[in-house]
Amino acid sequence: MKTSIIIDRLQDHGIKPSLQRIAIMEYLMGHYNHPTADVIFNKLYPVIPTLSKTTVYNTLKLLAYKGAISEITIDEKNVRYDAEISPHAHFRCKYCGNVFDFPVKNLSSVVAKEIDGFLITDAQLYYKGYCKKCKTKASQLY
Amino acid sequence: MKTSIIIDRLQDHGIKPSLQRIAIMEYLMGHYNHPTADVIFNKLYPVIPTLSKTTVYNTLKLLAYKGAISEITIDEKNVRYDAEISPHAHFRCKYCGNVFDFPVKNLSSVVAKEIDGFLITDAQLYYKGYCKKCKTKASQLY
DNA sequence: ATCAGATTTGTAATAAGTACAATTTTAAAA
DNA sequence: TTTTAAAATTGTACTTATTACAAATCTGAT
Repeated sequence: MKTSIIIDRLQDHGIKPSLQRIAIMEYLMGHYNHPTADVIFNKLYPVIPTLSKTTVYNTLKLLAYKGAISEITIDEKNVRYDAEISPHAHFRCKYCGNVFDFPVKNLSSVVAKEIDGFLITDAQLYYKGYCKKCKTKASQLY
Repeated sequence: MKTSIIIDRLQDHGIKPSLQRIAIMEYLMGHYNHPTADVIFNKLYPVIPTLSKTTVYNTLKLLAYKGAISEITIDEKNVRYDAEISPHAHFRCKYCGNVFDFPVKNLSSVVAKEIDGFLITDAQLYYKGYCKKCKTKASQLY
């Protein structure tokens, strides 16, 4: 991935590009598997040995706040992050725990900008259940 | 609220009604403000002095697993619970933190039961933004 | 009354995330 | 180039929601 694309994404959202911010944004734009802060830290730490976990947490919060990435709270255990910011849903398998992207045909029809005087800045649609691989395994539990 | 209605809700979902389970279910059916486990514990502890926090956590997990209530993960800090299980969305104000119920016209149109071999058991639609009261307060921050 | 299984309890542990003060980096002014 | 202030990063210590687990209690059938 070209560094200029990553820097553009940061600057388009009013974020000054630093070494750490670029690395975190680059990781997210190269890995659409909804990583947690911890996963990102462990992947980047060998590359940037001075990296601090606090920086990863702070940066992810900043990126999400500025709208450069989105926060996924489908997992009650930890927050996940996603550089794909176009409207789509997420599915989490109750058996293997994996989170999948899910296209939704009519999502824009339910995602309003303002309802009854409430200002909506962000919308997330989450599905839970059993993925293709785990469907049979899970049914054998009962 | 009549106790028989609460016991019915439990039994309809295959849950044996105990004193603690009834109390927790009753609290949720009487308070649709999406309480956390901690809130529920603190409200019930004076009434049931032997109540343990572990029981509250375990019971809420059980009720959610059996489909008697639903788990709301709109707050990245803690899990909230809701006895209203008909399809509706939730809105969380980024300023005051309150979680509101939100009717959604076309929600059923996007909430499929099965997509591409994935079995969907549960769907949640979350909105974030600023509520009516906080909209002006929040805009003064910038 | 007894007994096994289910439920509850209390304590200790885990782990995600945050507060905060110290250090380092950046970039502009002198 | 040196100075300097603001911004960004770091490391440590802390907080807090949630879970693990073993002991105690309750329940309902025999």
